[in-house]
Amino acid sequence: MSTRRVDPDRRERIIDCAVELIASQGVAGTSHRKVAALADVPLGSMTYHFPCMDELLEAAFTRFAAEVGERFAAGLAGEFAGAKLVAALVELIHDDVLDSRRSLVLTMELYALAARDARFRNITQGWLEISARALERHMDAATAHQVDALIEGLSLHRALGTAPPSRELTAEALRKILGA
Amino acid sequence: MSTRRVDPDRRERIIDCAVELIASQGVAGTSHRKVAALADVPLGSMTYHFPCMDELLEAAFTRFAAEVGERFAAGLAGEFAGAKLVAALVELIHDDVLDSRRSLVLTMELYALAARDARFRNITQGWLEISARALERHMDAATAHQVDALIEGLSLHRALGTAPPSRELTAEALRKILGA
Amino acid sequence: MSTRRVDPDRRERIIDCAVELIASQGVAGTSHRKVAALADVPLGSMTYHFPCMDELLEAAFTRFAAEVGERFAAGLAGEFAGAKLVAALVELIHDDVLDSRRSLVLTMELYALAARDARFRNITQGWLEISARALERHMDAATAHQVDALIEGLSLHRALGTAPPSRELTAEALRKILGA
Amino acid sequence: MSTRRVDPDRRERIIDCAVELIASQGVAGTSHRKVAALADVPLGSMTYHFPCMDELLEAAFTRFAAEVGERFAAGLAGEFAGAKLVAALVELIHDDVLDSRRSLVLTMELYALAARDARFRNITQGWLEISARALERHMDAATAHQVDALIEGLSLHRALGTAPPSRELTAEALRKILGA
DNA sequence: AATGAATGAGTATTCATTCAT
DNA sequence: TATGAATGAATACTCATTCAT
Repeated sequence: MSTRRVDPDRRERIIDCAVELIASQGVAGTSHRKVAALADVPLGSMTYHFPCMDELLEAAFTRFAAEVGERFAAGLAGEFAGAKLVAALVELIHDDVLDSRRSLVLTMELYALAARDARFRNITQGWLEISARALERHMDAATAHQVDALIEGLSLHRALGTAPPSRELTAEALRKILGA
Repeated sequence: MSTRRVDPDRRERIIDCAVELIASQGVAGTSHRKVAALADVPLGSMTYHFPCMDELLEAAFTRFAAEVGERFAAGLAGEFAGAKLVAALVELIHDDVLDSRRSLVLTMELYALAARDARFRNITQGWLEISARALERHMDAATAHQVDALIEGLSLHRALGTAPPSRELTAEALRKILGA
Repeated sequence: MSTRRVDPDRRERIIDCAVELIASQGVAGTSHRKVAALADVPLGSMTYHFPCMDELLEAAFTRFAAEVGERFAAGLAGEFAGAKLVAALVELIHDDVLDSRRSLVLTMELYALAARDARFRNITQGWLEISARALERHMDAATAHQVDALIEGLSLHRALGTAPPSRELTAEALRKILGA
Repeated sequence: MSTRRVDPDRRERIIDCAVELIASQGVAGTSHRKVAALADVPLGSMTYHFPCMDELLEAAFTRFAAEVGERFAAGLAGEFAGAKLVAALVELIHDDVLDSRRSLVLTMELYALAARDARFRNITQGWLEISARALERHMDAATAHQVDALIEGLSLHRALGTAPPSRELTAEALRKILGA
């Protein structure tokens, strides 16, 4: 009964479950026990793979950041300019990046950690680098920096404020920044 | 013995201490006990004034949001336009709003809560309303929305990224959005 | 069910139980849980009264040291000299101080802690002061120091070595030191 | 990969590391994991060489006792009597046996185990036999027993009490016991 | 022979909350 | 009204030991 299981991708599963748990309960609601239960793994196994909670959080957010970075880069993959570019960016802001509650929560939890802990700031820094690179394929570095900030701010205020999301207002802001 | 009956602003002190504790330890590191210790108040007194933890957090973040809202409004108090306005906004972004670690941490912790809990989203919504009103004294509502998002994004990326803060780049972005 | 009990000398009972647990299982075998069970007290109550394990250990060993010090002083209470004094000291060595396994274990556990931790060295130091005072009622300070050391060494070697205890050998050693 | 097959004195290294760990953290702070880390040996290797913790402790203390016994015997190696003998013994007490914190801690930890467990009492008994033999080269058995006890008691009280160490007082006590 | 992975029992400690006084 | 004491559930983490490979 309850024999030792051979379970080679247990580590990966733990990370995935941690991400989902953070998305649904926040970092504060995430514990070894809950992740273990979700991943169907004995409690003792948790600290074998992740000696301390911080390491698990780091792994989880690193995975999430990679995921989001890829989606972001994918949304900007092709070659386009002018109105096409604006449309692609509007799409990213309104449909992808912070659209789902899941992404919003994960992002905010990561930012909260990063605000206090350099370890997690490494993750946000890497993430920002990646979006900068993706944007720079379509514009100069200074403009990319501005566009990235605009995307962040609009997404955030859409999620945490009362103003109804307006694609037109977003597009207009982007056009001004892009000088398009 | 050890009666501490006369302590009229105990409630206020508790809230202030909660804010400072959140700033230094995050919401996760804030507990009845620690706030009680910091405020030099008996533990039993905590749940007397704030029946449950959430109420305390709500009071703390409401206070913080009011504080920041006031600072923001103050920075935009006078009458100015054009270059003067841009300069005032640059100042807000680079010196005030999220400049200190304290404000950054508190803001991110609040956003993380707001992302999951409508109760705290009320606070961020009120805060965004106030900044919108402050900005609208100097520009139309749509532009105000865009400027506010830009301020948020630039502040955040400055705090959580690697790019060195550049007042010039900030000013340029604002000029584009303002059409100045 | 399991209503909150009024239990005024709970703290004292916890200390007593800790002493007995250390005597039977050693410091290593003593835990919050075991003491709580022995004292018939909920686990959460332990850290209420003793915020950390060290404080409990300190209280326990302080109590034990006081106990032993009193027994020691009592054994040397009257007025006697010469053969009477030697007899009283022999009695202390062979019957009282470290005679029982209980006292031996507790003493050794305390010494082991004191060897590494100044906090517990305070306890042994106080204890040695008390025995010095008790002995000095019957002899000068230098002799008292020597007698005390002899008592310690003989008791220890009796408990941890193979030589059969010999009251005569003990008495002879004391006579030499006392110059009697 | 990462095969570390050729490591002939691994067993010895493990024992040495265990001794040092006990000296610095006590028996309570010594675990398979920590010894493995210190000895740079895989965790699984620990229980391969020492099926259970007690065996490792036994090996460690046996080694320590041998070490101390040798130092003791060496200090009494030559042929001397009278003042020379007293001087040699004073030297042993004040410089060697329990002088270093390391030796004191290890000795007290061993005594604490021996007080409860016959297995470790074997070690202390052997140790006492060896010092008895070393002393008996210079005096009769009864005196040797007394001197040994005196050495133990003086060393201990010097380490755990407040009285400043006094070589003269030690010498005086030895002269009385030796009848010199 | 040797070891990386696993595991369940255990640790001290913290906690929000309750309640008798 | 205020609070010291109490409490049970939870926390992260450590551990000795086992076992498949």
